[in-house]
Amino acid sequence: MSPGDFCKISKALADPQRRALLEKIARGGEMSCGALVGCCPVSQATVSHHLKELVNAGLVEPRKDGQFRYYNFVPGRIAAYTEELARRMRVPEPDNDVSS
Amino acid sequence: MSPGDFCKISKALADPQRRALLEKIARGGEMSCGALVGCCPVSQATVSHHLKELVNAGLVEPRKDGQFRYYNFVPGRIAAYTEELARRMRVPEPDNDVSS
DNA sequence: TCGACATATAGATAAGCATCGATGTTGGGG
DNA sequence: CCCCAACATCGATGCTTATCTATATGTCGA
Repeated sequence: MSPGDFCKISKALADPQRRALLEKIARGGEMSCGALVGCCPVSQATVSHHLKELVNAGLVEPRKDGQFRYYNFVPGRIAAYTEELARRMRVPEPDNDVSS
Repeated sequence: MSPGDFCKISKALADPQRRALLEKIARGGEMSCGALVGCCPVSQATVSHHLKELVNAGLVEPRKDGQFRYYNFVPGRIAAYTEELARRMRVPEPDNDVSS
């Protein structure tokens, strides 16, 4: 995972409304933009903007169906993020039992 | 972990310079402000500001020693963050093999 | 006590971003 | 063919923030 991707995901998670939308999608399965408007105190334009950011971060994927556009959660993306985080913050054990 | 704390940690991780400082501390053990200045292309004031944010997010802890102030990594904080993230994004399995 | 050093804080500036109303775009139904 | 519904985009606005220089605070050594 590139530093840019890591940064984008962190930023995507940093906004409360956007995180709420992501949780909604993760827990409720694929949802349309209209279904998400109304369960959050923001306008349709803002929901659409947040969904775009979530797609850009790779956290959700859009699926077109007629007039509607459904958004799906991408679980592997979150997993990759947490793994990358753990890897970055790991204190390196200098040289273990391999050569000793 | 409160939603506010979760948000603060996400924000703290979202800035590249701040994340670099955190990694440096995580991997290099406790470090002073002056030691961190010079390994990042930002001024001393900016490093001090970022350290304050990292402390506020609970990711590092300061330790005073004379003129110096050393910053320590708090591994449990990152662990709590990733666990909270996994918990929030978990799709609830409705009712599994228990009743079937 | 005085000066040098480490760090924090103040104040300013520019960029980023969340949000909105209005409008554009696309697809379905009559 | 026309209108409506769903969604995206535009342009503006106010707030947050990353960054700097300059200065304050605190600590050590002489």
